[in-house]
Amino acid sequence: MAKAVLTSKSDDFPKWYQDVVAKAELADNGPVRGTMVIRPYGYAIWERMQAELDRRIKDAGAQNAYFPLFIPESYLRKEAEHVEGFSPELAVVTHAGGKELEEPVVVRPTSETIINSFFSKWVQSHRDLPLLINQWANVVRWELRPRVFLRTTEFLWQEGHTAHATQDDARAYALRILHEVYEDFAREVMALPVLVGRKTERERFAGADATYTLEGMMGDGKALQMGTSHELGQNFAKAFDITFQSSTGTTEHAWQTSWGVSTRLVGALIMGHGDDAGLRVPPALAPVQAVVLLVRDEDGAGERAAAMVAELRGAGVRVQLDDRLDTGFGRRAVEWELKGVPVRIEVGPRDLAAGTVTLVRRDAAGDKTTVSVDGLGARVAGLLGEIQASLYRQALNRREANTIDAGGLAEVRDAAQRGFARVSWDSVRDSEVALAGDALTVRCLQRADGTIPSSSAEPGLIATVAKAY
RNA sequence: CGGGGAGUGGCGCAGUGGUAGCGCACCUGCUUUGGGGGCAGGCGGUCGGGGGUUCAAAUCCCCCCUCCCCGACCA
Repeated sequence: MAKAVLTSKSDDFPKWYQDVVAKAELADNGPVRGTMVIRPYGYAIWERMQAELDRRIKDAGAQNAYFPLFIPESYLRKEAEHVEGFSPELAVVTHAGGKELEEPVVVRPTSETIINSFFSKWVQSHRDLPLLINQWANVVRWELRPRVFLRTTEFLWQEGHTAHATQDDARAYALRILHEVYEDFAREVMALPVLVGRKTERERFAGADATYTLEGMMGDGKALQMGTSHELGQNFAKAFDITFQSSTGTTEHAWQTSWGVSTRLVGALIMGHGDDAGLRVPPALAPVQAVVLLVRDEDGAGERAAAMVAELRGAGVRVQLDDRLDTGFGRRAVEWELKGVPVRIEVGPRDLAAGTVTLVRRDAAGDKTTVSVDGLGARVAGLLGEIQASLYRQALNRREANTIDAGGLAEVRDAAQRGFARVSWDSVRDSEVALAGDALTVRCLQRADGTIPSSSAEPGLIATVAKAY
């Protein structure tokens, strides 16, 4: 039987997480506290995330652009709440070129200020609106307690910034991104169910009028904010003088949104689907969907394996051949398991003599089946769809099993030790500070039917309370 | 910033004044290959840094640095 390769999830969840990051070769810690080196396999996953998100972002009409890493410190100060929210975690460059700078420059913690300073130039007429811009970039927020992927001092993300002629248009766009880009990506690609709701005043983004969020439940019952979309109102438009002439000739301030998801999603992947054997990557996301594992190259097995790889590739499967015969079979099997590749196809002389291969699906540990080599491409393609659905179902079942309707504060505190506590917003509205004392936060507000409230003052709202990353 | 730990080979650790060790990893060879296989032989260390005590310091004393864990802010 296999030796334990990882710390068990139930023994020590944080240790398990670190083990998975190391053994699946996702990332290493960087030399500066809070920084990370994203290794090729981890980066391949991020590239897949980028590709799926980028397509959806463009489908929503936004275009990519790039703005500078360095921002004049004075820009940050222009929006009072914004600078207050970010100043504790800013990295500021005071010296460069061998001398002290006249004005310090900030390493961007987010790009609202610099992007909006250009929106101010670009927006003159209502015909310039809506202006829909996205940027893929790194940002820096000096973190006191970093954790790889989840909370790092430097991380990679996309940040969208838009300007609209009306509040309704801006609000509709913020929600469109939330549902059509982020929620769709989370469910369809990452196979993770998410609560989509509104942040409380306490939790919303510094400088926003409203923040919408996606909250996932991780394997230990804690919540992870997987993305946010903000209605910025006219706050930045006023601070940066983004005005336009309307069709009736009046001068108006633009209405804005911003929205982002980050490499934190890799952390969501690990903690949302991982098990005691390592990572489990949903097929729609996986850089490698299937691996053909050559057991021994006898009786033409090597050639047959290569042919299978070609057939699978032809069937649209992202497939890799593992013919490293100088490494033991068990070791290689464990490696692919750690990396969470959805399907493993084991090929050896024993199989080929019988005209079969051995299929192993990663979503159901130890589930090996023997199938005919005929029609392998179609079979595997179908299996990938099943695994995608199965991983979503497993994550949803876990969330439902760990979500409890709570009546009052005491029940909330109890339920939130294991998962999500759902409670009427009215009964905890005045208790957010008290809950914070127990490391609990209101993750989001939703209507009873799960839709998003237009204000936290709506009657009958449901608050989801949990511990969070 | 407050409280608690730890710095010894790539990783994880043992070593309480007397020749720096173990496991894993790595390299070589043989043997195995259907779940991290076996045997044999190897490479690799200014014991976080500086100062002090001593015939002798990884070990005792002083100073400094770094990292990790727990609390207040955050995608």
